[in-house]
Amino acid sequence: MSLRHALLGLLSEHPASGYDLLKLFDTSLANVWPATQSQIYTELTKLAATGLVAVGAEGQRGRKEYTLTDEGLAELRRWLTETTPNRVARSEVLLRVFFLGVLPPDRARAFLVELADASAREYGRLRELDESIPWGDNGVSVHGRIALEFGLRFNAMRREWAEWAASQIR
Amino acid sequence: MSLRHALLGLLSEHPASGYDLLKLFDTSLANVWPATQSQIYTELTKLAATGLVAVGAEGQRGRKEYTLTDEGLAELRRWLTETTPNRVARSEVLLRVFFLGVLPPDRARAFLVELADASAREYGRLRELDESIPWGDNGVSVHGRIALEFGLRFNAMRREWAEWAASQIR
DNA sequence: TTTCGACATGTCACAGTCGACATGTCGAAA
DNA sequence: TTTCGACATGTCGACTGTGACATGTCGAAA
Repeated sequence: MSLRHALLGLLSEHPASGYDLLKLFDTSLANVWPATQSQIYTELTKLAATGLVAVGAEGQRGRKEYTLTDEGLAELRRWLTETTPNRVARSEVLLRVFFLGVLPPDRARAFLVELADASAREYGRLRELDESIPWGDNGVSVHGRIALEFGLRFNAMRREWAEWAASQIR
Repeated sequence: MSLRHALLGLLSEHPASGYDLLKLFDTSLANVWPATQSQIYTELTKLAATGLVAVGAEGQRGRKEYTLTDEGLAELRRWLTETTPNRVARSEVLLRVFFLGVLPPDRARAFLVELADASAREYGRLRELDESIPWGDNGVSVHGRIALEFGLRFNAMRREWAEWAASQIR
């Protein structure tokens, strides 16, 4: 149940509404733990019911601001320290690479070349994002910077690998 | 619906029973597209009902051998060439890194060091696997080798990143 | 001859995810 | 003053994925 903890984590930085959180999921968490609007609102209601977050009074346009409670922070810390991350990682891209053998070589090569290009584009996008963020030196930003660096390195690695892979097909 | 295509892909190599496929999911596809026994058997039944695979007569101990049909191969090729891979990749490990800021620095550093170690172990495991497989030069093996190379590079990258990340926390 | 592990298939309930639908407010620009 | 886009929340049905349960066969070793 990582969605729950992703919400607690985001709320540990600032109080936020469901709408604010939705935008965060669409930007900073998009490549880490995507979530839909319906999931977020539903989970927030459950979280409030169990006391891990507190709801403020309704503001403009029905806005509800959620704040992490002490119990919520404790649960977030417990998750980080006492549970081991689920290491399953599904990758549809890699699954396709496995079965590229059923395609004629030029088609298979084209798939890998496109993947290399997409990785290069994503690398560029993250590089710009990185440069546009005024990284402070508070705790939160340090970890955000570290996660972004992962994206940068991942895409650089994937590009090189896809180029090498394309060269292996003859 | 990638499980369906993973099954078609595996069957494009050899005919197999549900049990055989289960073992393949637990070994070669474990880090790419994990699936449980119940999912596999259920999907195989559906696949047979839609004619993408054909079922042989029941063998020893109720064994049913599934074979890819021409329609199944066509569907596999269609999936590879006419649909774009879903690029969403959930990573619980990366999600945790995002929120390491709520932990004391030494705890956060320990998390990253453990991740670097796990990556190094996984790298070693894949290296052994790589060396134990007699890679032929038929089409299928080429792609399996390429996918394995991804795992190798990914773990090497992740190890370096985690070590760097640990050094960033002060 | 019994027992045990590998072989082999199937069902069920529950949790998680997704996309669509439904509804309404507010401020700014046309 | 209307219209439009951003703000804002909520529900529902369908599908996917997980783990437990249920059942049975076969061959080899104890």
